[in-house]
Amino acid sequence: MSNLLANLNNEQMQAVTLPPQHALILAGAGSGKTRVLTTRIAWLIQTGQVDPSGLLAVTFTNKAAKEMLARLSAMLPVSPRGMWIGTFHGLCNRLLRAHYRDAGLPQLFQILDSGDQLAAIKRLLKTLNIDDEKYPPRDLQHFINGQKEAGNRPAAVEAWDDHTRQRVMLYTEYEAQCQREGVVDFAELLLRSYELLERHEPLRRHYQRRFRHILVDEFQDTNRLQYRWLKLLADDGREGGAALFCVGDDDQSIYRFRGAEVGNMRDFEREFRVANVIRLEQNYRSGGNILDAANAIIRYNANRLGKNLWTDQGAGEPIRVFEAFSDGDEARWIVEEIQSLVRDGASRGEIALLYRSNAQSRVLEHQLFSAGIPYRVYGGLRFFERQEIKHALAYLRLIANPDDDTAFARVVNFPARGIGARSLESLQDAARTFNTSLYATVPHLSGKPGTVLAQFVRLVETLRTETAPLPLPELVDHVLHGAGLRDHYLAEKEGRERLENLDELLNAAANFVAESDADAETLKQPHALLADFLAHASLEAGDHQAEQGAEAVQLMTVHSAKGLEFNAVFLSGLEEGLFPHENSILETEGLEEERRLMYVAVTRARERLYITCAQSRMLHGQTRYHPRSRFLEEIPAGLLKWLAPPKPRASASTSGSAGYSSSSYRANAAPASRPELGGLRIGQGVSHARFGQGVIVAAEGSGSDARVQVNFGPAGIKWLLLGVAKLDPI
DNA sequence: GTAGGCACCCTTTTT
DNA sequence: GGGTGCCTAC
Repeated sequence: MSNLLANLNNEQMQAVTLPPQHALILAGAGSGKTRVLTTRIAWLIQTGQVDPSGLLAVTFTNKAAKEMLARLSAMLPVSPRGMWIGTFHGLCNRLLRAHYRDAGLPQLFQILDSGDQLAAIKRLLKTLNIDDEKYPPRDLQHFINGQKEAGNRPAAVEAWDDHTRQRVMLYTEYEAQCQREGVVDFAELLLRSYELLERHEPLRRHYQRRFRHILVDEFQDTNRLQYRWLKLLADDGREGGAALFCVGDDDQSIYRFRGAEVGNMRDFEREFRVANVIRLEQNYRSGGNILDAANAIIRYNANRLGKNLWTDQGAGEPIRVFEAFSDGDEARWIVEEIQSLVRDGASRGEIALLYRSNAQSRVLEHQLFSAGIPYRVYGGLRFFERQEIKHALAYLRLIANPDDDTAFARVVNFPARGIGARSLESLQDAARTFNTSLYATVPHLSGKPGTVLAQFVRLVETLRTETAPLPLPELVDHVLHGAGLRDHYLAEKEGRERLENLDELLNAAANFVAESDADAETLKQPHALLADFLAHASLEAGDHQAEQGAEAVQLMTVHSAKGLEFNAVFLSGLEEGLFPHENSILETEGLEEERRLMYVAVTRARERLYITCAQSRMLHGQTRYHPRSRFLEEIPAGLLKWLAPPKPRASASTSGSAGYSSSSYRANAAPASRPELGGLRIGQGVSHARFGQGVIVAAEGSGSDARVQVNFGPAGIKWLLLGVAKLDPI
């Protein structure tokens, strides 16, 4: 046990060995957060304070859950079996599977991912004949998820206007459709299991008694419903409930846009009367200059819980800054700098290239590719979201649950079997009349569509019977063949990669069986494991996050870099409108989230941090001119080392030259290529008689063609001709 | 019923 | 600039 606690600093030690009381650990970037969390669990088990089955640990991603489990297994002599560990959604899924009857769900309910959910909503609008211009499916999806995350069923939504009333009606219809089809979306997983616990007292008591310690990672990223779910399980903070141990960093909360609620941290502290608030501020990752920059930036945010990172490792290297003429020059410069780093012995896998939005990766990739530097892009299309995988999964879902209309609609005519939009429409009409699923409606249909559709149903029936006795991997393989997917992609010119992915699906199934701890009883049940596998596929988009540590430069958005660290980090596109993003700069809340994002970005670097920006950039097919990001100005000049400023018509040969101080450089920075804005500049606030107040986000053209793009917030983003529109600076 | 052409739309992302 | 989704022509 002394081993376990060795090398912890005071605060870490304090956090790990707290008595069983509620605690909030404010863990700064690089302060050993994961270590504290896992050591706490190991310590609780090893000192005999709690049996593994009395532990519940919640993480933000599946990857984090796996990592924690791996670390725990290494720390403890015995595997922590019986402990519940996973994401909120994973844990809720587990709960609902175990108590599906009480939750009012079919045993083999399916999970809709975001894409499936959107498709289901579109289908709903179509059957109800709703104008999707007036009710854009995406907005509706957002609305429904938002209501569910607020814990609101349709009846609980306050609607004061017709538009909202109509959306509530659609929410009701959507719920009915999901219930009919036996499917559950992500938000529903949470809400349903919350209601399950809330309404079934014996069940709630059972879990409340069982879990003595609940530990939550990335607490700043939880939403309202997740917090209420925790409160329910922890017995609302009363005596005798579980001890809630929450670890988070309000300064790294970057998911407000999808419902994360930093306020949960304050609420937790208040509602649970948390006596133990421990700050982990010693940083073991970055040099002093980098930390000073991070601290300086985040200080511009109001309403923080307050924290200041420090290190005893010295100042380290200055932050290198480079301003390029164009996005192309910026990319070229970065690539040259990478080459020189690699020449000096740096490992490519330890170099990261970060950007605010995915669209920025293309230019960078282009330059890396031309230079022959291996690189890996994170994000993008995930394995289980690929078209061919979704098709295969849809067949599997139909086998597990024929009433799954989303799956039915996806593959009824794939591969093409002559079932067009018209046949499908009449089927949908009939389904509405009979109030049955598409699948169940087919026998009611007559005529030619009825015949072809009946053939499809027979195909699925055959597949179901034939696969019932098969182990999972063989089952999947059989379906791939039987459904004609293999033949289809075999015939397609570009089908090779898709075939490889289908093979990969077989591997995934085999791995899933190998890792599953399903007992023999479950295995005997036809298709039981199939449902588990499908849930796994929905919940885990697949870590195509590729092999770690390979010798390739790592490209990713700042969001996906959270939790990672690299020896050298290039932070590109530090321009107003891009970072901070133009959609965020009108609201304080939005701007502060951008600033936290910047804070996350800066603290990814261990030794060396580069920040770059470009004076002109191709965006959405047009050249835009952005000034430097305000975040760059928020870093004390003394921490920065400006590298060669761009000369007019500069070629790419600019690497490694003398540092310019930021102030002297700024004095002669105004580039001739900027359009004349008649006294206005990008980032400036303006007011317009009709649209109200806004911010200039872009400009193009010159003379009588000169126009600016202004973000008027609620009034939208407009292009205005300077010669015509009357804009007053504010 | 399907293939190709043309508007249209563009944050961030995990579950 | 590039992907998606709708519409028209076969």
